Amino acid sequence: MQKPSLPKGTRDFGPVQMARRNYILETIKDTFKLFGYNQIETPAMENLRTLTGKYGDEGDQLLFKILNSGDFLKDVTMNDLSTGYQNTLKKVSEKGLRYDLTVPFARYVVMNRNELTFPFKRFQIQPVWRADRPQKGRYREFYQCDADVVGTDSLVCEAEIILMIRRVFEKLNLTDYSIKLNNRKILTGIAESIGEAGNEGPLCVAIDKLDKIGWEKVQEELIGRGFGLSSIEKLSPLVNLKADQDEKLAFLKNFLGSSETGLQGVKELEDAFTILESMGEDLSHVELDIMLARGLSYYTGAIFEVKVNHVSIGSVSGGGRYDNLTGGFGLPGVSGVGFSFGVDRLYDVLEELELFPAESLKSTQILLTHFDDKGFRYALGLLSKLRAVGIQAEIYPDLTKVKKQLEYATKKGIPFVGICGDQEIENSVIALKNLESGVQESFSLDELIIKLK
RNA sequence: GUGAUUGUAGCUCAGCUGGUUAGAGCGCUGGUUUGUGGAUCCAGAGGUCGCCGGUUCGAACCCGGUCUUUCACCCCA
Repeated sequence: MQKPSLPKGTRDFGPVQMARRNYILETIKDTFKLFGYNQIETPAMENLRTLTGKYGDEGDQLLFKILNSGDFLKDVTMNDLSTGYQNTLKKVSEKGLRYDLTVPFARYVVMNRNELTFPFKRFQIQPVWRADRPQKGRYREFYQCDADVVGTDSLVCEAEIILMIRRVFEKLNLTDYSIKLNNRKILTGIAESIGEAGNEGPLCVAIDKLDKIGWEKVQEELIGRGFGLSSIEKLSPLVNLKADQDEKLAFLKNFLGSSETGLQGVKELEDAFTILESMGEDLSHVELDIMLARGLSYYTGAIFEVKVNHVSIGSVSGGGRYDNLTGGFGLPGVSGVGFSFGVDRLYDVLEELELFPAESLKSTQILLTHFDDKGFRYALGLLSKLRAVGIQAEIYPDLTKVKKQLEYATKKGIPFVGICGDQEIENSVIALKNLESGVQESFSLDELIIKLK
């Protein structure tokens, strides 16, 4: 006998958690569908070749690899073992668990390019796995809810992403949040303007920490990454910029004056804003954050990140535009933009803010209880009739004391019990007891149905 | 991957510098109540002290390893 346990960073979801998770997932699904996205699914495992090299060295480390079946050591030589794990790995593992939904999607697009109608809008809600070290809001198995559109450069997509995020948050009763927006081209432009052209990669990594560690530490990090003092000085006015949206844009245009790429980025932002305006929408919750830099290396245009304010959880949603999603699979020139909701984190946020509606937990409406075999059979007949009209009903399946049956209903959160005893059978009624108030009244079946519907 | 941290009943936790049969509250089961749950009172069940090994006359307690939890880096949802 061994005590059962779960692998590190994984969780079970009980009935209560599932009800709540479904509440979030349904809201997201609903929104994706409303905007014309179609659902797809891809396998949990992919060929390792598909996955490696797409997430950088760090990412490769975090991939879960699947051991080949059978004698997985049969091709391994002593030489392989002595020359580092890489050579051995290739021979013992050909598959891995997916690390995100974007790369499998890219693979899917390439494999189905001739069948798909572009622009192709898909959404995908599936678990992904990362061999990360778990922390709060950070698991080794978690769900992503991705929506991407590929095959168009239109900034309507960016605008619609903002609208989808706003709809989901509104439906979940989340009001205090910000959609931070930036453009990778602006970051490239900034690098150019401060005399560090081509170094936007390291620049982004450092700048991204601004919120967390502050400008002083970011400067130290930049120096550590080989940035010149004069470059950092040029960056300073941007970092300390306090201004509203329009002022920020104006400031940027001036700052980026010499960088064509940078100005293009600004224009893309403005165009997206204009599109929102044409749709009769405003910019509420949208915040231009010049210092926003997302880690993923494949973003080339807009980048988003959504943070719920005043909670202990990090970002709950993010995404951006990539020019060359499928290039790695031999199909260049497919541009797309997408974003993802982190359900697990949204769950934690809603829990922290106590925003789960009580209705999301309701399942069974009525439990039929009985005293003896006669009442049990009477209840069985009623049960089918209740279900036939769509009332979620169940019967206590064993002949036992009413006390036990009522306790069952209470614990399961069933609001009503229908008591079926001799008196009820005689009068062709059901004694309906409201478990919360304790009030009990007898009704005919028809009255009962009206009452519960 | 680096450095910390946690693990005792279903849950939350006590348990003295190593010393006999490891405790509490809540929960659970049964009774108090032969057609009615939540309350009271009574009784009861439930623990290889995460796991493996070591030190010791003796280990929940000390040591090593391992798994797990949480946290800071790294990175990220």
